[in-house]
Amino acid sequence: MDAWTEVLQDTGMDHRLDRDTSNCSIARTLEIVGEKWTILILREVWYGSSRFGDFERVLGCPRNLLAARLRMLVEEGILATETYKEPGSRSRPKYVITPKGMDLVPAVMGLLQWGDRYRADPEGPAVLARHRECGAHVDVQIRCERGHAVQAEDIESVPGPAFRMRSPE
Amino acid sequence: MDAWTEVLQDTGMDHRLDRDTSNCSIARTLEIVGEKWTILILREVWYGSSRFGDFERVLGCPRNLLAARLRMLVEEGILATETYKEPGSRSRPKYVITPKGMDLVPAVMGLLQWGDRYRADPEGPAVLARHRECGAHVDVQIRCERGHAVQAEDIESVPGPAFRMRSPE
DNA sequence: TGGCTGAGTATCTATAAGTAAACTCAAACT
DNA sequence: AGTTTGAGTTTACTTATAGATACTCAGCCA
Repeated sequence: MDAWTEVLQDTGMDHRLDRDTSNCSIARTLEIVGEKWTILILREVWYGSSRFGDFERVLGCPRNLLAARLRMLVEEGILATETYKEPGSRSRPKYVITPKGMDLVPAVMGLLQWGDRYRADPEGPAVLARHRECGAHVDVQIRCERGHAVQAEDIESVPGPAFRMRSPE
Repeated sequence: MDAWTEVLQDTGMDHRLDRDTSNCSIARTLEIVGEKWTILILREVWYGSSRFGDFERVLGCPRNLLAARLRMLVEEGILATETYKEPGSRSRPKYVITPKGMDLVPAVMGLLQWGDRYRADPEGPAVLARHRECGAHVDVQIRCERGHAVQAEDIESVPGPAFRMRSPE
């Protein structure tokens, strides 16, 4: 009897099909970063952009959407505002990444890596990521707590503390 | 002189702002998995669903969009169709993940991990991922080719073979 | 006082997604 | 021959999101 069968205890429900999917961490993350432009804004922040005009120029995205996305990212604590001042100009806001924002790097590196493998130009990728200290190429890997490298096929999902079934309405 | 300055050779352009972003692997991956429902369909495939009706039931998504997303995922080689046959029924198609699809696992694990950390229920996550062989919890990490664990701040981006600037129009 | 600049707002249109229900289609079963 | 079933397609309508463009606003400078 596996962990799923155990938690259901003969309710006749199917853990795959009658699960409550509203508390899924993937879906909740997508609520934030799944909107158009959001990840691309973060990409530009990682590449060093910080001003409203920078994002507009490099992304070519509509100003109203840019403003809305920046506001949301600040509200969510992924970006924070600081001020900068060019000589001869007044102070203006700029956007910097927070630790919470940096924690999105593995997810975005995963997207980058997949794109590099399957959708890159014939010549190769446009940008390479390397370890600042040793210069070696970096990639994302799945590892277990004991330090083993884990293949995607060797991941097993088990119900967590907030697992619940959909209530029959 | 860094790698960016070198590649620009005094053109007066800014590698951050005048870059050609059309060949970005992140953006190209998002063209596929950034559409609504796509990642959620893949999540259900990983949890064991394979039939049209399964996806419809667990996701509650519109049938026309589900059909469109499944078709796209098959065209892209992320899913493949096979047939199944219930006793007393005719053969029907089902959807299985391909190796190309499995390679999206690290990216999606990254989203899961971030959601578990910042957007989980007070009790904790709904689903836990563990290593089938040893039972230990798994997570995604950034590593360099030499095997060092790399912090997000220690990643350096350098121009790759397909790097180019936006042509001034 | 009037123009300039960066960072937004406001408004309008176009496209995509959500919702709901009817319709198709092929084989299996009655 | 008629019914059932899973896997779709099609149509019609509503709402949400994206995109384009014009406008505002605050401070600096001439």
